[in-house]
Amino acid sequence: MFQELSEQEILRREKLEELRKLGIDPYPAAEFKVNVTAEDIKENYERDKLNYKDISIAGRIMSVRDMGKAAFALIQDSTERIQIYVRRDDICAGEDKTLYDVVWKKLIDLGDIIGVEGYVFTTKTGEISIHVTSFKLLSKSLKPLPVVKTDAEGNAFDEVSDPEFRYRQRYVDLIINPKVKKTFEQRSKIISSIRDFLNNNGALEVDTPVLQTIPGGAAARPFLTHHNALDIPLYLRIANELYLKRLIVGGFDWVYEFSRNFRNEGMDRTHNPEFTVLEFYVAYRDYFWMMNTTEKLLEKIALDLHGTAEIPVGDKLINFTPPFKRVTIYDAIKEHTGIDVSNMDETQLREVCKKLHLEIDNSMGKAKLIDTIFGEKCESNYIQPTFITDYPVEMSPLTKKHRDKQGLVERFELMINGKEIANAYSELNDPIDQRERFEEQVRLMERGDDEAMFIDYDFLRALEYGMPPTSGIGFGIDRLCMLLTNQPSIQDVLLFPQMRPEVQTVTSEELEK
RNA sequence: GAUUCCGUAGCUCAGCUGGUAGAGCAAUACACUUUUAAUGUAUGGGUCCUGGGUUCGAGUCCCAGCGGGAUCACCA
Repeated sequence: MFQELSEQEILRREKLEELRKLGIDPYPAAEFKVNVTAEDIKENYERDKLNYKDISIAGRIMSVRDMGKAAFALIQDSTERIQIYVRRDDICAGEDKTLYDVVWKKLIDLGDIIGVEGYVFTTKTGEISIHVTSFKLLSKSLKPLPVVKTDAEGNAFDEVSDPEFRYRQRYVDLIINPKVKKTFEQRSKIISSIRDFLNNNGALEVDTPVLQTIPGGAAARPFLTHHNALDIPLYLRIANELYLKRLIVGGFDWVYEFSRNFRNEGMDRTHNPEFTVLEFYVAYRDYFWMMNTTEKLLEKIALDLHGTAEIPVGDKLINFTPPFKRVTIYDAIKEHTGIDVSNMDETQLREVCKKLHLEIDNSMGKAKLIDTIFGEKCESNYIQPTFITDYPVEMSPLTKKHRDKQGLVERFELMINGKEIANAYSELNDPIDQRERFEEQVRLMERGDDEAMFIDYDFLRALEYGMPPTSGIGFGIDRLCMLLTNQPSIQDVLLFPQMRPEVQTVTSEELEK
């Protein structure tokens, strides 16, 4: 990180000294009172000119057009960019023109944060601007900001598009790429829309442990850490499901949590080692109720975010108006392969996979084979929201057996744009059945399935006290955000996506050597 | 993990079959009191990702490494 300073960086450090010599603190402590935002001015000035005669606003200088004894500049606050007009004889009333000739023209740079006072007016060319009567440096920028120019039509020139730069220095990305900022504002809106929905329906937001002694509730490789005082291994959670169900046992009827989960697996366009899942569990409900609720929730999010239930994603238009299509997984496979796998055993399924040229191995059981067929041949076809229902029991160890279909469970996955967005069950609440399912997982583990689940005896104990019939669901929030903000990569909906470190950090262990 | 593409000024990029490194913006200086991708003139700025190799000579060719993207594998 100790790089030599560039020419421009050295210059800006020299300017710091110049400013101090003039008695100007480049990093003043005092509050700067702001009474308006750029957005407010642009939206309301024409209608209500009287209110913008004495304004105070702060922001970052994004461009400067110097015209001799006057200058135009664009400043950007948290809402918008707005033009300011700085005239020498207005900010320097007397003989001394230092403030304009030296401070403004020589010592202020792109990227500096300033506060200005003045009044709003419209220029000859019709742009709403601020006529500055005084300005104050609030923070000096020492690193040159990449310059992105935008013309009247909004076309950007020399836009910083290098993903590495954008993800590593997200703070810069946010400053110079307004669209990026908008995406994250939308993400926040999506989450608060969901929270509103849940709270308005009587749900209780809870927090459950991130550090767990048994990484349960899903099948995935966990991150392992160690607690010194207890001298025990702890895992970062891969899911929070089993804890939320304990709370249903405890007597809450509807609990939810936005859970940051951690999985020690590969990274790509749809996977980050830490990601967010919303799970909620509702007592006395089943998966049919959950489908109806999911439809309502998604429609509400779409309306809150875009004002319409029809949303462009890539080159497609996705419609979130209920009801969504419902297809059993066996019907889905029949539809896209022409093969009825509903009564097949493992050997027959292997034959089918071979016929379809799917790669399989010996550790795969019946459930995984079916899942492979669905994943390869069907999944990508479901562009409009579709519930895929009634999965084989072997692939769903936490799900209640189907009320009248032998060998299946009451489960659905919500597919949108060819990807899984949510996964829901009528929750298994029979403690004996649950114990057997866990034991089956152990057998899978012994067979070589390294993603099979561990047995959580405390969870079994909770079920033995009695859990009401319950339906639960998990939404991949990051993927939902990708969908609703039309972003192709998970990195574009995570403020700080995981990256390999820029510089090799030396650990204490390595230092000892 | 595999394959493939990429890494050149603060930013965006050019640099052919190997011959001492270029443009635009940004920066610096000067001019300009309603401009808007402001304009005009001049100037400075480089570990060509790193390390080896081939060669009289490497930004360019070869090998290895580092970092990133895409595709695939993995991730129910």
